[in-house]
Amino acid sequence: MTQQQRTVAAGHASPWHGGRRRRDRALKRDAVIRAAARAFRERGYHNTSLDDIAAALGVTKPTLYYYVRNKQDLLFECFQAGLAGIGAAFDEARRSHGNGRERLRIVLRGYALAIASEFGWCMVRAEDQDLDAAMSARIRARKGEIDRQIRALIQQGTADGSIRDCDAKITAFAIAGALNWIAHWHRESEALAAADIADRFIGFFEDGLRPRR
Amino acid sequence: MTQQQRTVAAGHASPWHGGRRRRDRALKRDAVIRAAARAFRERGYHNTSLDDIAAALGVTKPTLYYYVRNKQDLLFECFQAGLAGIGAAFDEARRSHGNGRERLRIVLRGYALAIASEFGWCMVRAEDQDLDAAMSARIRARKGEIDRQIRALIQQGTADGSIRDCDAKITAFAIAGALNWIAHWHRESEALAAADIADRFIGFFEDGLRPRR
DNA sequence: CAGTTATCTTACTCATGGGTAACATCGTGG
DNA sequence: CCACGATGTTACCCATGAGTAAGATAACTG
Repeated sequence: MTQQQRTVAAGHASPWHGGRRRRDRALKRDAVIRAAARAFRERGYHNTSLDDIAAALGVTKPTLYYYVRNKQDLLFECFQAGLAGIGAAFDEARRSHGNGRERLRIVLRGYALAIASEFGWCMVRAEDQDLDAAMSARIRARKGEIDRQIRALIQQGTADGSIRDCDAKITAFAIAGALNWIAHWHRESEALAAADIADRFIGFFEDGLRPRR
Repeated sequence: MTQQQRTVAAGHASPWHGGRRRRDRALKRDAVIRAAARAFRERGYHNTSLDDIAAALGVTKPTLYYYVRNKQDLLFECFQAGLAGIGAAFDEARRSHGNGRERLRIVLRGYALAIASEFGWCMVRAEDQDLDAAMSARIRARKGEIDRQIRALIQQGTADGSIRDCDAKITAFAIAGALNWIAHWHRESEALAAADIADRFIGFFEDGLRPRR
């Protein structure tokens, strides 16, 4: 079985397959990041070598450096890729004219889907420990911003009566923690699809947060 | 500043300090495991070298091998050390004659304290990725057992009416996830003490789980 | 106090893997 | 169709860190 056959068998097309060498930098860079995300999730950041990632794409290690500065950067890009979905969910929530609880639901759904995606593991694990000061500061800033916005939605909900009285800080931590944890156990092969998991978790928290009549 | 002064300044006495070499294998082994747990939590498993751990104790690397088989084993022992607290909480819950919700509270309190302890990070992160098949299987078994017992308490609670109707599996996942997540952000320097955090999280979930009147 | 054992150190080995240099090759625009 | 820039490759360097071997030294034991 060739490398190409193996990669394809895993269900992940590589832009390097198919005879002709093509010039499509953006597409290839994307493929590199996705391959890295999958490998990191599967085996962990430190147990994944750049050779592994390159092999999964049917390419050699130095090629990766043509698309990415270094290994750290790769992890950071995986983080950013996952972030997009969350940003979109916040936008959607802002556009909707629902009450706090409904807006929170929209955000949490996007959040849960992002965490269950191939980038989820990287988003959750990309932290101080493996990154230099600059990158780790950027990540902390982004995560802090998300936390802040979730708290704001919770407070809006308690203000408009759609969420029961609660400590916004603890509530946000608890919900985000529970959702983040999904990245630790969810695999694509799982019985439950990502959307299913998201809905159930959200259902659980919504029931818990709805005010007592 | 000597190594001893540094270690002491960090608030962690080492059995190797204090002139005379003493024979106290159990105590020293314990110190090794605690030092490892702190270092892993601080910098991560892969970013911590055995030299680091040894230095924190004022000792050289080969000495560690006198107390522990290898690095994996060290991580595994950290996991087990943290487990003790959880086991005790389950025992206490069994002895108590409260309803499901009250028993769950006892367990969750012990669980949260264990996660917030110095071993919490290791408990949460000790997984397949960094351990060989045998150890990883043992850890998965222990974690599965905990999950099973938490679900049982939830079901008991819904049966006796102390917990609202809910999917026990999702509920257990959500609660355990939220508590596990504490290990990712809690540090001893934190404004909130561990017991405080535990109580607030439990309060949050209890309010959410209490049945509607 | 002498021999024995537990404990610890110095001084290594060796595999791994991130990163780079220099060269080969493909595609495309003039 | 050819020269030049965009892609990739082979072959390397080198720091790090897990683990070991063999010897030193301190604490017990008789």
